[in-house]
Amino acid sequence: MDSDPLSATAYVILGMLRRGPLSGYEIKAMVDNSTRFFWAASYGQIYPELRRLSEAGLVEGIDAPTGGRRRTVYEVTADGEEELKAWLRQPPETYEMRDEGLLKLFFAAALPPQEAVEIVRSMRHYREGVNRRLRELEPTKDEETAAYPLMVLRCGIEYTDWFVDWCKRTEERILAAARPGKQS
Amino acid sequence: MDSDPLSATAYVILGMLRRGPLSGYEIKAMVDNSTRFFWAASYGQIYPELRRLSEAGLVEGIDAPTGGRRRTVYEVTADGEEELKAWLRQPPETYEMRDEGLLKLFFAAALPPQEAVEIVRSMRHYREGVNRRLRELEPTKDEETAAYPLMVLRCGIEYTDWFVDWCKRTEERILAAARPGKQS
DNA sequence: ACAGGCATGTAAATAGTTACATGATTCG
DNA sequence: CGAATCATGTAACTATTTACATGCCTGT
Repeated sequence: MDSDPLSATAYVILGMLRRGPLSGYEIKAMVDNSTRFFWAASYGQIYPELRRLSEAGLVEGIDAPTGGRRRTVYEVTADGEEELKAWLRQPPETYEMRDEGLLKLFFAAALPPQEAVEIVRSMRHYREGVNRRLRELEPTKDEETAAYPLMVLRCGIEYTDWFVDWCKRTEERILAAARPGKQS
Repeated sequence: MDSDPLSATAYVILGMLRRGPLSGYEIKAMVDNSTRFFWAASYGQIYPELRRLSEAGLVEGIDAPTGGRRRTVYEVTADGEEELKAWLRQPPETYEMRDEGLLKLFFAAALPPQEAVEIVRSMRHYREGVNRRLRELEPTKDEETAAYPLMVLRCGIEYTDWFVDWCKRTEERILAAARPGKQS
């Protein structure tokens, strides 16, 4: 009865729709200011996936034009809800990180310390930017209706706080090692 | 004169080769117990990339059979070294994270708290495992010859320490919110 | 003899991004 | 009117993983 396993994008969609009907465009917008930091989705994934979910009976599309502009909003069906819960009950499998800054730092012995420290500074600037954006998002969530999204958001804030701090300490350490006049 | 920009895998190879000649197989093994946690590479990337780098004159392959078993080790050329340094001087661009645990937690309102907390427990177990493996790696590096790889390794240890702690606190919070008898 | 590790490589599948095409609506 | 935004979708590209094929060498 059940066909191929669903993609992760499928569950992002089911999860987003659970709180109310949304168009593909709105799903994309929601992803972009919430899960994007640990799970992104592009139109190229969302629209084909909505079609598949619809064919599998896990969501239902409803015509909801705005004026003369065609628009379809989707709702999760009972089957879709069950599918989402079944997925949530499975232990998570994907934990990936691709950090070009850490990769460069790993090979930084090829540069003098004054240049190596620039790598860590770049890493810090990036995390500081993310931190700011996450903190701006924080007041838009309220504890009552979105407790879990708020936990996840605070995880991101704490994470970037920690990372910025690590960068500062690492910058210090690189410069301290350089000062005695040891040319790397 | 210079052709297409090199892939990130190309720089992983150049960086690994900088400390001495290695075969493709050895590069893969090195990646697997060092950069893998923030930058992986598979045979399907390494071998074709070695060929391209060789054709571009950035590495040089040397026949180095072990007995009758064919084997090629590669060395970085002067051009390759310059290419690596030029890349290291560019600010890093890729900072990606895909964490299925955070995604599930984000949607955890679909489950009762007793099941939601299991998501965080899984996340914690995973990071605890990574933390253990990283700590095992630590004594194999010595400060003198591998200062930057050691910094990166300690970053991983600190990161997983922080994450495990966040999980513990979050588990507590979910259970505390459940105890007053609020059925989510 | 055979298992496991060393060693090189490719084919196919999967995932994901980017860029584009199309067209309507709203706001200044 | 023009720009931005709403809205849907696809094609092409890039990246990456997985699985497999091949074959030698070492230790039991």
